[in-house]
Amino acid sequence: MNQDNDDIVARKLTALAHPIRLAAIRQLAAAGPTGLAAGRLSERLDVAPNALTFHLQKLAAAGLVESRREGQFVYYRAVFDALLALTDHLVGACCSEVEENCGPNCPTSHRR
Amino acid sequence: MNQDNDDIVARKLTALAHPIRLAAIRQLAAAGPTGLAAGRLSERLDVAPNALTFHLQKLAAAGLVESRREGQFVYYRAVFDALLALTDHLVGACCSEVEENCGPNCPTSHRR
DNA sequence: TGAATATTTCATGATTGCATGAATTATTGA
DNA sequence: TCAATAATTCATGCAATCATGAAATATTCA
Repeated sequence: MNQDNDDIVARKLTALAHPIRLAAIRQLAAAGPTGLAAGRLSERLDVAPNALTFHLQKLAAAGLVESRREGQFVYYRAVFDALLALTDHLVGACCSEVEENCGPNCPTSHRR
Repeated sequence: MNQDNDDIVARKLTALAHPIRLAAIRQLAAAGPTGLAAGRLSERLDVAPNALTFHLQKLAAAGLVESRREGQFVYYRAVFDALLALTDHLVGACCSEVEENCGPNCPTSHRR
């Protein structure tokens, strides 16, 4: 809504706005709440481990993924709530200044 | 789904991932299908006209906004379909690799 | 045609983001 | 304790992004 919120959302979008990170979060989303070990993700995406760490840290800093250590492995999982919040922020205020119906292309006509 | 698509989506997210552009597209979304003249948007966001053009061009290149000239003015409007497509791409494959129920935090449990 | 408004284009410099390779830390098991 | 695996940290160089100010283009109207 306000400037601060736009900054926060922009930070999250910046975190998502890279092919490797986008592929990573979609793999993690598909893997569900358990998540994936960093090494496994590294193999699936064919990305060097250190490079993957670099990108996962950006996602984590934005609150889009979380990690936990389990023995040798570090598991990452997607934070679904954060992803959904982004969605709403983008189209949530759609057509709020318009009186007439926005037509079928308006997101708010589709939702709920 | 595939690499190419991730690149396209990443490009759109990159276009969104800036406070000015985020504020701009939300103003345009709120304004509905008619959109807003560039100068009016420049005033509302308190951004210099040339700077705004810079950012609007990024959004347009990503297919997130469109423009039309109307006399002296150039109107920009949000492309709602493109915004919705982003949403789906982010959470669409959620938990696809998981058998059991993902719980209330899973986006796919909320949708539809 | 000439002035005023609206918008875009261009040029510059500073900052940030990213890829790569080498080194380091943490954990497990022999 | 030593070796092997998993993951992170660090250092370097390069490319892309952004803010800013000046100049150019398009449109309207007197």
